Parts: sequence; structure tokens; C-alpha cells
Amino acid sequence: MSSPQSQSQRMSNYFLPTLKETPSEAQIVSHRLMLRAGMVRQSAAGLYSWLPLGLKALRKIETIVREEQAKAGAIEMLMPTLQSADIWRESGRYEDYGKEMLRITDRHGRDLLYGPTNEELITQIFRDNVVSYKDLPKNLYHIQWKFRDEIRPRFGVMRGREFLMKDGYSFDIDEASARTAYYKMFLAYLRSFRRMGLKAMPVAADTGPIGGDLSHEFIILAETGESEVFCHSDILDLPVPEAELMGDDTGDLAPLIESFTQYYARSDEMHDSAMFEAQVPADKQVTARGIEVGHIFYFGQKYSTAMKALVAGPDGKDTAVHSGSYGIGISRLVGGIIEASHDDDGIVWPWAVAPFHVGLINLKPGHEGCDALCARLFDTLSQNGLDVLYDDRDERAGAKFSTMDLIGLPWQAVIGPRGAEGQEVEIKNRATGEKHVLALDAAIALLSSPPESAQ
RNA sequence: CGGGGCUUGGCGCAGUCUGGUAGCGCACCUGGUUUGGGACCAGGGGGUCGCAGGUUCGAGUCCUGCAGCCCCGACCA
Repeated sequence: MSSPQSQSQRMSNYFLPTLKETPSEAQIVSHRLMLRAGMVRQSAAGLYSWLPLGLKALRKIETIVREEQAKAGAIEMLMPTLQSADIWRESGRYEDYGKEMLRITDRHGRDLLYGPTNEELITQIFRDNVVSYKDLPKNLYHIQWKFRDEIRPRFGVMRGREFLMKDGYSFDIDEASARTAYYKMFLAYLRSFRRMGLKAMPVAADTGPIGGDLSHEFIILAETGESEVFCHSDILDLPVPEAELMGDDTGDLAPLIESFTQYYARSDEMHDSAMFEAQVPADKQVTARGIEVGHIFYFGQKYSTAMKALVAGPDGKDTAVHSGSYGIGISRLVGGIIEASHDDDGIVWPWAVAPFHVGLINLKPGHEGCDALCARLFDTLSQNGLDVLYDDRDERAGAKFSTMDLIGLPWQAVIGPRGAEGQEVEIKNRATGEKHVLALDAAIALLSSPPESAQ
């Protein structure tokens, strides 16, 4: 009964194994809630199966990233999870990477590895297929599972060993145009995180051997964040520039970027307290905890030189391309969003990444009036393109309310015998707890857009 | 990888010190009563007690080895 684009579900047909009690291994709130809400199950240290509800949230985040990458001109592709060790030997990282890299030998005795990142592979693809500056610039990305054999995986999906990441790579003829590529991604990241309902702050990051000012981490603020961040409070309230501001003529992106980078913002590893005190007025100094959800950096000719990714310039001479890489931790974001948005009763999903928009509760399945009104609401919302999770189980009211609060869908629509009588629906805003009793049409109108507080 | 802890039914736990053939709550099944914030009564199903050795008439319990998982630290998207 739902439209093709809607992914509405009846709970009686769904797979949503919720838990009343928290499994003992989960310590932080997002991990606890993801287990209790039936989003993931752990299969081994740092490895998780994504159950239907968790997968839906993951896919929504993925879609936002994909759309914003497209707007910024990046092109999607897909590279394999396993890579040949040969290209890593070429770049010199096979030896350097250490035990974090999972090394595998196939039946022929060839050395493979489960990719922790893809600079080598993309560089190989690039050099084999692009030979002229006329084909530049290019920005290629993929969204793929990675593996890093962390010494100590923890925090659920926030620091698993296997993780879903969007990683993109830009290729430019010189540093100036590479800088433009970097700026575009900087802005695309701000927009992506804002769409997910997050306040993400770009902080200066270590540029390593390359130097320069082109490396930023994007941090979302959450009390349980892994690192401490120090910033000027104004950076938190800067408006995020719209995509329309970014045509192909991007010569003047620098001022936009500077509107962010002019403020002091650093995580603990780069923090300089003397500089902080000097640059930020006391009443604007913010110290908080955050979770890194993205990292962009320019690495120049590091891989292109080592791996001979050369293109002919206008003068006919070969030069190594200038590259940058741009990562977003997609699976980590699921945990990060929950860290940033929950309460004592459960998750509070921002509209854009909620697994379903509306949780519909039938207080009395089998009651003719309730069933009919629920069916009408379910069908209409679904046909309007909304994702509805319909609790049609034969459970007590309290159990349904608790489950719905736990999984945290932005809107709850409750229909019981009382309301069915008058064709009325009780609507609850999950974030604020605010309730309204509305006639069917008014309820449909309200449920069709985000609750204000979730925007 | 250093330090600490844990492993008993799907989940949370007791039982281990002091050896005697496994228990509680939740969940699940059946029947009944309930029915707007995780109900109640009665009955029921489900566990080679992480694995492998050993001691013993007898091991969840004692000994040895191994594995898995969690926490703190160092490291990281």
C-alpha cells in the first residue's frame, strides 16, 4: 500500500529486536541505544551486523553525503575492499602502516590487504587512465567498507575495526587549483553535516610532512566526545553557505573559507593555550568535547611522485599531480548523531537521518475504528513519500510508547478508541514531548514536515 | 601492547571462597484476567555452566593451559 519511494513498514512484519536491558559490553550511550533499539548486533570486537533499523539510518546518511558530493562536482565510483600489496609497496606504506593493516594471503600466496584507505589504489587508477592536464581537475570518491585492526576497538560503531567511509580524492595540475578543490570539499562537508542536523566545526589539523594550512577535521560537539576542542564561540553560529554560491567560477572561495578559519578552533592535539588566550576574548572561549566525523587534507605530490601519476601540462612536460583526500566516517556518524541527540528515554533522530519519519501507534489493533483510521493515516503518509513505522502489534500501550521513544522517530502518531471515535490523531513531537490532538487532515499536514526542533 | 575485570538459557545476573549433579528477573509458549506509559495469575519450554586437559567416587565450583569479550592507558576516522 505504500508508494515506491516510501519504505513504510508494519512492525508485525518488520525485524526490530529491541532490548529492555542493556547488554553489559556497551558503555557509551550511542552504543547502548543502538543495541537496545535493535540497530546493530556485535559479531566480534569492532565488527557489527547492521539490523534493518540501523541500516536505514546508515543509508540516509550515505544518501546525504552522495547528494552533497554530487553538488560539489565529485564523481562516485567503487573500489574493492581487498587490495594488492604491490601498490602499497610502491608508495612505501606497506611497511609503514604497521599492524593496523590487516594482511591476507590468497591461495596463490599473493599478498593482499583489507583496505584501510585508498590513496594507492585511486592513484593507480588515475595514472593508468589520465595523461593530460586537459582532463583535470578530477574529484573521485567512493563509499566503501574499510578495515583498521585497532588495538582496542570501543564505543560501538564509533570506533569499530570495520567502518563505512566516504573517501574522495582530488587531482589537480598545481597547488592553486588543488586549493580550490579543497575549498569546495570544505564547504560540501559543512553542508552535509548541517543537513544531518549536526553542528560540525572545522578545526585546524596536523598537516604532517606536507605543511601548509590545508588540513581540517570536522568535529561535532557531544559530551561523550573522544577529544577536547577549544574554539571561539562565534564559529559555532556561522551560517553554512549555500551550494548556489559555488559555480564553476570558484576563484573567490577563499573569503568564504576564511570566514570560518579566521576563528581559533583546535582539538587537544593541536591546541596552543597561549594562542587561544591571545586570540579569543575570555567570554568567547569555548572548551567542549567532540567527535571527529570528517577529515580533509591536501597531501600534494606525495603519492603521485612515488607512484608516477604524471600528466602532461600545457607545455608538454610531465608533472606529478597535486592531490588531496577527503573522508567522512559514515558508520561513525550513526553513533555520533545519537551521542549528540538523545535523552533518557532513547534516541532523538534529526528528521533528515531518521530511519522512519513517523511512528504510528495503534493502541488497540483489532478495534475496527482504530484499524481503519490507522490504515488511512499509514497509507496516506506513505503515498506522500514519508516513511512510517506502524506499530500494529498486540502489545500494551506502555510497551508501544516505550519502544517508540527508544527508537526515537521524530513524530509519533497515536490512535486509540477515543480518537478513532472522533477521527482524531494524537501527535507527539519526540524531541520536545509536545502533544497535539488533531483531525486527520491536520495531522497529515503536520506529520509531513520536520518538527521544528529537529531542523 | 601494559594493567584490571568478566565468560552460567535470547538479555541482565546469583551460585564458585567452603565440590554433591543448576537457579532468579526479563523475554518466549499455553490458558485466563487486564488494556493510554515496558500489566497480573496459573501452567510450560529452553542451559554439554567459553574451550581443552587434570585432581576427585563426584567439578559451574579446585589446578593448568588456551580462547573470547569488556574497562583504564598508549594509538586512531
